[in-house]
Amino acid sequence: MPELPEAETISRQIRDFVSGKKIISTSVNRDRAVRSNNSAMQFIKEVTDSTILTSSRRGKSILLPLDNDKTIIVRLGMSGSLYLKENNETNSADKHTHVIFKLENGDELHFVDPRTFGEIIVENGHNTENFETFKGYGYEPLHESFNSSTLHKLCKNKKSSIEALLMDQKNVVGIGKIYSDESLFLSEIDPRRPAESITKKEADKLTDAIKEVLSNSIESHGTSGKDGAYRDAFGNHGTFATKLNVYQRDGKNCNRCGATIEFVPFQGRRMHFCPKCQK
DNA sequence: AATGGGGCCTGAGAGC
DNA sequence: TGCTCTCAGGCCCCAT
Repeated sequence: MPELPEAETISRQIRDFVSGKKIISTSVNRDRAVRSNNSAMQFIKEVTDSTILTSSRRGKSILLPLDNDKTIIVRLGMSGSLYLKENNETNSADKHTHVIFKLENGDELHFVDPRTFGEIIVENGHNTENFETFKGYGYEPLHESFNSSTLHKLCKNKKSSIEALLMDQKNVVGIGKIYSDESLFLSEIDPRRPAESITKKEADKLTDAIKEVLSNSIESHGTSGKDGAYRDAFGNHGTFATKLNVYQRDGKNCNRCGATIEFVPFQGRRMHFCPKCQK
């Protein structure tokens, strides 16, 4: 499940390969992959023959600003990725390769997404604050503007669980199941607790935990879970799965106290946590 | 306004 | 072995 670290990893990996390169052709194999654009034809027209300036990230999306004052936004959904196919590689597009950008030097950028929750959108301009796609988006958790005071304020009067709050992109962007479970473990907070019950002290710990978990995962090129679905731009697995404490570790022993990690349903989702460490 | 729940979608894994 | 069923998850939309 690509979240912030996975999107950041891919964005960094492709940067040198796409910066300053012109898209000489675009093919869409599955219209659903560009469903928010008027049509696949319109999408192709808007991006082809323009030059990619660089690659960056907002939340769980990868951004490719173009020299025609438009920006390609790649939302990875839950199984999406961007693969870099270098010039000398044979065309290895499979049935889940929905969009292919061919660059002027022969390299290709493939949007692959088996579960098709992801999509590619084109927005006008380069300023993410003006993008309809990101309307209502919250703090970038690795930015200095996200600190314990901002988190504590977000929690105020919120009846829903702290895990639901962290996963809602309107509060903080880029955090999904993996990193909310892991951050709450590190800060010793029960994910089911109402957000409003989080004290300032706990907000301090949780903020540090979020930044630490995300940064460490970026260093490991992200998390490839049990199904191994996630792969980076070079087709490799991320290695953060070996450092997980609770996510997909239900039934195993807690690395800290030895208790059995639980995976229990709560308000329409299931949460991994240590019943002894997390209060 | 805030919150909860259903649906989209496919592949992996469980159960028979 | 091979079929069917359930589940995972981000994110949108709708009901309350």
